[in-house]
Amino acid sequence: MPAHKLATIDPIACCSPVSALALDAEHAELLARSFAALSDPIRLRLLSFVSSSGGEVCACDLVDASGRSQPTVSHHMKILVDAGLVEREKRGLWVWYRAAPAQLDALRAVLG
Amino acid sequence: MPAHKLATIDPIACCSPVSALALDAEHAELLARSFAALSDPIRLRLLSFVSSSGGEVCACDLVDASGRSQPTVSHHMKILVDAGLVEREKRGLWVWYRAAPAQLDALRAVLG
DNA sequence: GCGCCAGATTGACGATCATCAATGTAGTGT
DNA sequence: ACACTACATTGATGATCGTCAATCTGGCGC
Repeated sequence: MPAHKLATIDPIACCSPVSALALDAEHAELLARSFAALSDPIRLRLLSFVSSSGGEVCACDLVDASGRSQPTVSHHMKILVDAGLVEREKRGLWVWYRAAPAQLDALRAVLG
Repeated sequence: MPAHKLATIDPIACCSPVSALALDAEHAELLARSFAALSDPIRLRLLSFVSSSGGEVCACDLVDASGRSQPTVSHHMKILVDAGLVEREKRGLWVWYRAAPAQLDALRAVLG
């Protein structure tokens, strides 16, 4: 199926001079952690719920809407907050979440 | 620390009528798999190497540049290809990879 | 046919993750 | 003080992931 003719088998013919990977290791590590926060379907749905509700969302609503236990939701929201994708504010007994557009913009920039 | 006055403790005062999560489960599952492909620093570096090299990259270069074993690189590239982020083409003995901008655009759209 | 090569696949290991029950920590009202 | 509530944390379990050595597959040249 190769469309092109193959000259000869020669290792040098394959490999061009190798430069280092474009993304440095520590930067990649940081970005990977942010993308990992989006790699779970429950977290994606939680984020979309917070982000699509315009303003703020109460944590108690997230438990009911996601169908997971309260500790599980708390665990996932902590991951989203640590990744900088969501902001957390405690008012009285309740906790309110807001989307953090800046970090979403940053991740979008990496994909471009 | 609460800046606002709290009216009274009343469960109804907290929770607004709960709508379902904005993102449906199967869609979230699909997107999560794509983001999971970006959740590893090595895969991010491999992708950036392929994507930033303009045209195509030979698999043999990826092994040298990433510092991982050949099976490990093959494993990661398969994940990137399965996620639709990279295209794979075998020519003769060697395999060449290209970035797949369409899927990157799709993921970027989700973050917006 | 045979030998060599690039890359994929298998199998196994340790590490990390998602989940929930149980418990802990603040905050509120009496 | 006390009881109650919303959320966080702990601990444990089963599942998934990243990694590599060993092996397999397909392609080339002889």
